[in-house]
Amino acid sequence: MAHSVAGVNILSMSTSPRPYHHGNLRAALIDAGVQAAREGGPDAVALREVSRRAGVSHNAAYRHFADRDALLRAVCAECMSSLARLMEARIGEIDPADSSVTAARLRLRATGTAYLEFALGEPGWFRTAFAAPAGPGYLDDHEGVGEAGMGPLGLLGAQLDALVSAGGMPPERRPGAELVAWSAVHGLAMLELDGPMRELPEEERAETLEHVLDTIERGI
Amino acid sequence: MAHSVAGVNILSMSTSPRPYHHGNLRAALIDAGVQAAREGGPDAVALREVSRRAGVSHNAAYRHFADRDALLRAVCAECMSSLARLMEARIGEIDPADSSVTAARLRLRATGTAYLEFALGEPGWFRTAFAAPAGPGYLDDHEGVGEAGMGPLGLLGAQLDALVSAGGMPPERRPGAELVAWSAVHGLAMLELDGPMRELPEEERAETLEHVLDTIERGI
DNA sequence: TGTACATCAGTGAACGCGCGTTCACTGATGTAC
DNA sequence: TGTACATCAGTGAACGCGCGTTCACTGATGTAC
Repeated sequence: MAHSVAGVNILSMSTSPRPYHHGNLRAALIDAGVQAAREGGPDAVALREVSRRAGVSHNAAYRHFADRDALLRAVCAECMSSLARLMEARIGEIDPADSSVTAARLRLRATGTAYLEFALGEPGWFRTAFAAPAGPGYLDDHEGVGEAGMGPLGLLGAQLDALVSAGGMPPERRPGAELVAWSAVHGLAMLELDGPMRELPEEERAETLEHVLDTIERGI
Repeated sequence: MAHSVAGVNILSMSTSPRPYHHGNLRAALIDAGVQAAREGGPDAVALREVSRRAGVSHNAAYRHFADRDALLRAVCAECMSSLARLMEARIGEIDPADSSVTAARLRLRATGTAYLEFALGEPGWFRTAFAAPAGPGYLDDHEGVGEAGMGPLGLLGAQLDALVSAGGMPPERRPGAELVAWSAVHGLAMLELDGPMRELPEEERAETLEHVLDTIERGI
């Protein structure tokens, strides 16, 4: 959006107010919800707050979402997608042509590193990604997914598959390994956000992450 | 408390109403907060809700806590203590006289098993344990601690120390190992509560826990 | 032993907040004829 | 090409909720003399 400051479109405010029909309010609401989540986590994804951000009356949202949970769910999926996309990007930084064991290991590590980068860099999004309200299915198959159509767990699984193919991991260890690796990295992220580790200085965080990744590599 | 139904003391209601001076309101409020946390997690630890449960006007609490955060903090510490006590209990189930490597390993596993038992069995308490509001220090040295004066992290560290002493773990791997082990188990708990694993059937949960514990044992 | 009084620990009313949700409505759009 | 009308997508007011916090207060306690 051009001519905007702090998300407010100055030009259209003074010259042409938004037309009565928004055009794409559903998407705009999700977008506003994502911004709210970034700043305040899942609790900030409130119908009134989000409608306000979208510049629309607070119950226009009911035309597009059954209730607050439906909106929150959509925002959660978006946050999960962001996580998946960052993971994809960091995995992509290792030369895709390189199919060595070393490269496969680096990609696996990049997966974990990206996870922590996201969690600590965008805690609001990270928390929201895991705040999906209870409902039928967790996130649907095509929700919470990155460019390649895979969610974080899928991406992690793909790196493990590649590691097995490259000969860097015994195939009999493969089943269920993504849950183990995910648990370790997810737990580290949560403890650094909400646990005693939240007061850990930067360099010790990096050390601990390396330590966790090393241990997974050995144990897996 | 005798003569009580659903937490309401019938006898004293009809015959002798609680005296004006409660006697131990601070403790009673923490207790009520712990019950609220059990049912509704940290969000349920509200001054009004907790005062209501303690049978006292909603601002009597200000005599004992500076604000809502101070009460929440006390309740968090209590929840953390519960976790520590369950861990102690499960560790204690392995014959304390047995100082073999096998016993040390079993104690380490019991530590992790207890952690998941607590998280899944008392999700409200578990969430509250990690909901300590930001403040000076995380939890003070004597908060969130079990019988032995150790918190969950301390207990885990003690099992690792014992494993090293018993010869079941190379000493050079010891430093920082508790953070790795804790991360793995904590992440598993969180993912089973809030992540995609929240729909996992019981037996697969058990399997995944074993898998995580096996991997830690190998990797550590 | 009795009493005045400071202190402590409660009460009850009130303020202002943001929330989700519902209601009756109005403005804009597009389609059938 | 023009128009009536159904449908869709918004608005604005209102309800009721629970919350944290503050205020002026009152009841109970214990201590100094």
